Amino acid sequence: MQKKGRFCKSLAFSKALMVPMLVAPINQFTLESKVTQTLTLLEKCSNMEELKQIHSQMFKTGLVHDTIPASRLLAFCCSPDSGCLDYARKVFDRIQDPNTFIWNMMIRGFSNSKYPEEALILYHQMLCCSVPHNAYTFPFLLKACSSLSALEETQQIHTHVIKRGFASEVYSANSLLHVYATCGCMKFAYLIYDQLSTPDIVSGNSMIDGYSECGEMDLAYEIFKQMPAKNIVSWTTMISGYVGAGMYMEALNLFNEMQTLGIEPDKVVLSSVLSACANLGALDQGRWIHCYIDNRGLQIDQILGCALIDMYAKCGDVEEAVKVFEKMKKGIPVWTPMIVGLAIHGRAREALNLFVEMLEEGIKPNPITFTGILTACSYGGLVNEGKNLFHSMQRHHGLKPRIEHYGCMVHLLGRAGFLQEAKELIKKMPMKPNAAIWGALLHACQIHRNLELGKQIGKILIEADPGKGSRYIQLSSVYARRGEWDEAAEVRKVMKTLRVSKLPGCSALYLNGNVHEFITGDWNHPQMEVIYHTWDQIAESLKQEGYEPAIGDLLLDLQDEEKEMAINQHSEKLAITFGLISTEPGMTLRIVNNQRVCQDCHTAAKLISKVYARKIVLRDRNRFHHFENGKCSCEDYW
DNA sequence: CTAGGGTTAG
Repeated sequence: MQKKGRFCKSLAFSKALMVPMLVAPINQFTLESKVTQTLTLLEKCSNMEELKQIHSQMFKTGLVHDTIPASRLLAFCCSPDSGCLDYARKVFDRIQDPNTFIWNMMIRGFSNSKYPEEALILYHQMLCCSVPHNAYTFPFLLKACSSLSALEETQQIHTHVIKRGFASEVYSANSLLHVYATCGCMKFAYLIYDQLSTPDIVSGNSMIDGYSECGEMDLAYEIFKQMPAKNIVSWTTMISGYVGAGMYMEALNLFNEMQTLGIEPDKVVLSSVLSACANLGALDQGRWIHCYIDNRGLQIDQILGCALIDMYAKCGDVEEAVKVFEKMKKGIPVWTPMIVGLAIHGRAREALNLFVEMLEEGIKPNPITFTGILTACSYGGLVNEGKNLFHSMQRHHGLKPRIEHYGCMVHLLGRAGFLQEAKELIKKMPMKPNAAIWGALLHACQIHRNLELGKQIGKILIEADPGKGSRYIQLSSVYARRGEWDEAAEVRKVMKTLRVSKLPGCSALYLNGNVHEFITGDWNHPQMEVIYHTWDQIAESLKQEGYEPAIGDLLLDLQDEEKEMAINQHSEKLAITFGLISTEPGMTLRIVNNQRVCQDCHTAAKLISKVYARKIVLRDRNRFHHFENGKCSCEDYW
C-alpha cells in the first residue's frame, strides 16, 4: 500500500520525461560513476526543466535516496533565482529522516522566499523530529524572523539559542542582534552586542543600522567611531543612516572622510551619496560621482541609475538626467525616476510621452510611476489626462490608488479650481485623509481665494497635524487675507502656547563647489550689509518695472512698511542678491529653498530674470521654478 | 550561515 503510494508520487516527478531531452542520460556503470555523473549534472543545471529531467534519472538510478545527490537537488530547488520551492517541498517531504543540513536548507529556502512564515513552521517540525541544530540553523531561521519582523518568535528562538549553546557563536548572535535591530528593539540588540566577548564588524554594522532606524544618529555614530575595524559596509551603513535621517551634510562629510582614508567607494555607497547630493541640490558633488563611476568603469545597475537620474533632476540639470536615461535605455531602463524628474520641472508633456513610450515598451508602471505622472499632470494643468490616468491605474494596471495618489488628485483638481470636486474626492476616498491631503486642499483654497472653505479646512488640518508650525501659519494667513486680524493673531497665540515652531526659511546657493546658506531674517553672512544694500537697489529697479511687494498674505497685524521689511528678509531674495553680485553677468543662478516659495519672492524672481537678464533655477520644497525673461516655468501656480 | 543601496503626493 505504502509502496504503491510512493510509486504514484514518483510518477508526478517524471512528467518531465515527456519533454525533449535537455540533459544527456546517465550511463549506467558503477554506483560511484553514477553519483559523480549526477552531481556533475546537478552542478551544471541551470533551470527547473533540466532539474526535473535529472530528477527523473535519479529515480531510475535509485539515487533519489542517496543523501548527497538528494541534497544537491534540493539545494537547486531552494535557490532563490532559478529554483522552485513547491518542488523542493515535495522532494523534501519524501526524504526519510532528513539530516540537519537538509532541514537548514529548507529553512533557508523559505526564509528567502515570499513566505518566510513557512520557515518558522519548518523549524517547529524540525524541533518535533528532534533533529540536532548546528551553527547554520539559527542564521537562516532568524532571517525569516527579520523579514517578518516577528519579534515574539525571535524572543522564543533567542531562548533556544541560549539553551543549545549558540549564544556566543558570532553568526547566530549577529543574526539575533540584527533581528532585534531591525525590529527597533535596541535594548535587546545592545544586550547581545554587549555580551559578545568580541563583537565583530557585522555586529557593529547591525548596531549602526538599528540606531539609525530609530533616529538615534548620535548613538549610531558612537558605535561607528568606536569600532576597531570598519569595512565598506560600516561606512555605507553610517552614511545611508545619515541620509535616512535627513542629515545630508553629515553624509557627504563622512563620505569625504572615507575617501581621505583611501577606502574605495563601491556602487552601494555611491548610490547613498548620490541621494544625499540630490537632497542637497549639490550638483558639483553629484557630477563628480558620475565621473568617478565612469572612470572606474562601475556597472550602472538599476538602483545606481535611478540614483543618478534623480540626482541630476533634483539638482536642476534635467538635460543631463535625460542623457543618463537615454544611455541606459537599451540596457537597464529606468523610466520612473525620469518621469518624476520631468514632472518636478513642470515638463508635463514630455513626462506623459515618456509614460506612453514606457507602456509601449511593455514596462509595467509601479505606484511611484503614477505619483510621478499624476504630479506631472497637476503641474501642467492636464486635468482630464490626470483623471484618466488615475482611473486607468486600477482598471488597466491593477494598482490600487494609495493615499499619495489621492493627494496628487486633490492637488490636480485644486490647482485647476475644482475645489468642490477635490472635496468630494476626499470624502469618497477609501482611507482616512492625512495632513498632506488637507494641506493640498487648503493651498488650493488660498490660491483660488475660497477663504470660507479655507477656514474650515485649516482647522481640520491643524487637528490632523498639530505639531507642525507651517499648518498654523497656513490657517493664520487665511484669516489675514480676510482681514480677520484677531483670529489670525489667535492662531499664532495657540502656536506659541503649544510651543510649536516653524522651520526657518533657508536658501542655499551653490557657487564653484561652495555652499552659501541664507536663513530668513538672519544677518550672519559676512557680506550681509552689502546684500541688503544691493537688494534695496534691486527692489527700486523692479518697482520701475511695476513690482509691488505682495504683502497681502502676511499674517501679522503689522504696518505695511514692517511687512515689506519682513518679506525683504526672505532667504530666497538674499540668495538671489548674493548670486547677482558674486557671479559674472548672464550666469545661471541655482538656488535650493527648503519651503514653498512665497508669492512675493516668485514675482521678484520673475522680474529679476528679465531686468538682469539672468536665468534663475529655484528649487523649492516641492518643485522647480525656472525663471527666464520675466516668466516662470510653473506658470504661476505652485 | 550574519551586516550596506535608489525613485513616493503637498
